[in-house]
Amino acid sequence: MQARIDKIKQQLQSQGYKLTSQREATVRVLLENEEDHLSAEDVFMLVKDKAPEIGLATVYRTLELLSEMHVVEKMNFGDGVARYDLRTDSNKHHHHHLICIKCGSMSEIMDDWLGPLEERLEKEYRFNVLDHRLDFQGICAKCQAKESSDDKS
Amino acid sequence: MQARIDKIKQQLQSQGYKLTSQREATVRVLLENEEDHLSAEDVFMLVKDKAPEIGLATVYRTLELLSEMHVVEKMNFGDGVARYDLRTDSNKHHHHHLICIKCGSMSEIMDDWLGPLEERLEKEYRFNVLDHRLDFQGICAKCQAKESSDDKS
DNA sequence: TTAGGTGCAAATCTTTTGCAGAAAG
DNA sequence: CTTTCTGCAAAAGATTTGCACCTAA
Repeated sequence: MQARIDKIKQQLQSQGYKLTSQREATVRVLLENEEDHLSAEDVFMLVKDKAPEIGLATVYRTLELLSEMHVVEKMNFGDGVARYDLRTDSNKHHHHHLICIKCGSMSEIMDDWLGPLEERLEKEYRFNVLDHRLDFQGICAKCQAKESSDDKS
Repeated sequence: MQARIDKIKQQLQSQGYKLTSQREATVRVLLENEEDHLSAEDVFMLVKDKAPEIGLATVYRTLELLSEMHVVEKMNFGDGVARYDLRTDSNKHHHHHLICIKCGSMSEIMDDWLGPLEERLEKEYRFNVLDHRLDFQGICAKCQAKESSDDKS
């Protein structure tokens, strides 16, 4: 984990930015919650445990900075808040989301199904793909079960 | 065009909703701007030409309603505003977006490349897909050209 | 007639910004 | 030292909501 922080520190410094204690605490929170898709508010609450004096604005500024540096990915699931994911060491964010419109649950598929599509895109549209985002909306298995039992009542 | 409005009217009425003049004006604006991805504010300004007394809140409520009825699709490109697209008569919204991170331009691919993936999803994950959203982020042909000329300077 | 709709203004919620003081290199 | 950061509070936007008055069916 220290190795990843050092790497981020170097990235920041190469652009003239500093790795302050607040920024380090923020990065640690992201590292410790890599599986989640934290909102700025989520990150703020978690960082407060490590650095109680931190302000929400600093968290926003840090996330924005990390996003510009491509250290985190800023995402939007349409629920009114931006969510942030640390990028993996491999440079791309190869997973897709299944979002249930009934219960709001979100699960992930870790496969990347889009490799061939991206190649086609670069060829046919001359578009240099840096990242993609594939979300499916629908009804999860649990809610399908619930729906059919509701129908009976 | 009248046919599509009548159809939407029926859909609304089947759920106990009314097609008021404000709602009709809103739908007409969406029909007349099918190629764009209008924000609520955009729609509001356009609807005002037809129905000057309309309020922004009504536009939001109408778009929300139409979204729930799957008449429009609510989208989010990460620029802080929700955008709304009328769905085509075919029940799914089969196109993908290419978003340039340099200039912010957005273009569309009208093909649907995901049919087989959706089938696999229903089988492997028992997830009933109603819609999907596929966005690619990267650098458009124009900005690639600009970048390489900038490098020279 | 009456449930559903509307406009307005106020309220909410997320995110951004101005500023004076603090700290990293 | 000097440039970058930070916390705070205020501001800015987008969207939602309460309410008293309308209106489509």
